[in-house]
Amino acid sequence: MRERILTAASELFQARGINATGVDTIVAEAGIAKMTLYKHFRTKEDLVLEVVARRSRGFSEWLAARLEKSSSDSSEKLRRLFDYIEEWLADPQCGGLPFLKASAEFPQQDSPVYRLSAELSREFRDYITGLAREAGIRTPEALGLQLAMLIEGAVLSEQLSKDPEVLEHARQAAHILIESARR
Amino acid sequence: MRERILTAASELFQARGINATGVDTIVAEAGIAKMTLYKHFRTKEDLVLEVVARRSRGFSEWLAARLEKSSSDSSEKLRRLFDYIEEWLADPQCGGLPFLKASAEFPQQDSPVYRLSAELSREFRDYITGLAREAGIRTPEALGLQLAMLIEGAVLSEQLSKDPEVLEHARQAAHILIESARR
DNA sequence: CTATAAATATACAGACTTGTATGACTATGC
DNA sequence: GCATAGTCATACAAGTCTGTATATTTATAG
Repeated sequence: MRERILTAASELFQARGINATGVDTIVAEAGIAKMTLYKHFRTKEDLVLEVVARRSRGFSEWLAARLEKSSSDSSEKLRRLFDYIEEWLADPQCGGLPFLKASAEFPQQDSPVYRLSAELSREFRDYITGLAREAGIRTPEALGLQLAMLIEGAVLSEQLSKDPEVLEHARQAAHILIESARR
Repeated sequence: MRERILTAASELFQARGINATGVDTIVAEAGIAKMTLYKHFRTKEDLVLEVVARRSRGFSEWLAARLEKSSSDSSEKLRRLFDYIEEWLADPQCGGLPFLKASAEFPQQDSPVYRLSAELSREFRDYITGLAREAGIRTPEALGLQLAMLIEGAVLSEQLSKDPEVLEHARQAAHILIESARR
């Protein structure tokens, strides 16, 4: 039941935006009664927090699994990062990086959604930094941050322009930054 | 009058988000009557479109003027890009790249706001590409896109983490990409 | 001074928002 | 068979949203 609510909310938030999606719409899409939603989630904000956290960590886990499965070499993982970002973006309902969209809709720093977004952004950056560290980069924090920024920019640019060149040049930039950090 | 409305709306959209800001709040902040707003703008969407376009082009013009004033050498301009991005971000009410926030709040591709955001994103990228071209880079489209992505990611990361290292490492990444494109 | 235009306050319509209250229905465990 | 817990539909409260209607006041131009 919780799952059905979270799935419906996730799809609607992605398609229409969070603030533009009413509780009634979520309820209708999930095919449940409104009371059921409010028995599983105290407020809409609680639901938003859980959806954003799930989508964000879901992406990180998907990426980690994809990297793990394809190659055991740590350096190779770093190099393949943008191949899997591209694969993920090809899914028409991937919806971009959840914590970026959420922070844009909740820009007030004392908002719980904003704070969660900041935390998820940090988690994502730390994950990339971890990859850089395993690959033996001497300055993993620097490269991790740089690649994370590049990924964020690439995802946004790709969503806004649908130009296949975007990912191609992002990958190229990543390779240059990795190569530069390696020596 | 128009100016006062646009200024008030701009500040409120930046502080609270677009969808979260009602027309009544804009009217109160501008200190005018609601009818006055609706005589200058047919709908709230029209107002949103004008605010987003103004903020975005305002930033581009500010950046261009800053680059023009500080240095006449085209290569130097490219190198100094992130110095001025940093200066702009230091302003507590800069509010990030307007077209990114707007596209996050209006994700539907047939929405006028989304379409405008895509256009502004393209304009911004083209401006950076122009800088690269003037600087004699052989592949200005590639570098322009890469730097634009990096800027977008850097602005978002900086807004979410307030870590001074973000801009430092973004600048470093930009220098590496420029150097690599130059040879 | 007067005529025209713009800005004002107040009120309102109608739709939408989150969250709750109520009572009936259904499925599971014993 | 029966109790308990979860889900259901419906209605509602109280507030907000965009946009309009109306009538009054202010400011500008000739």
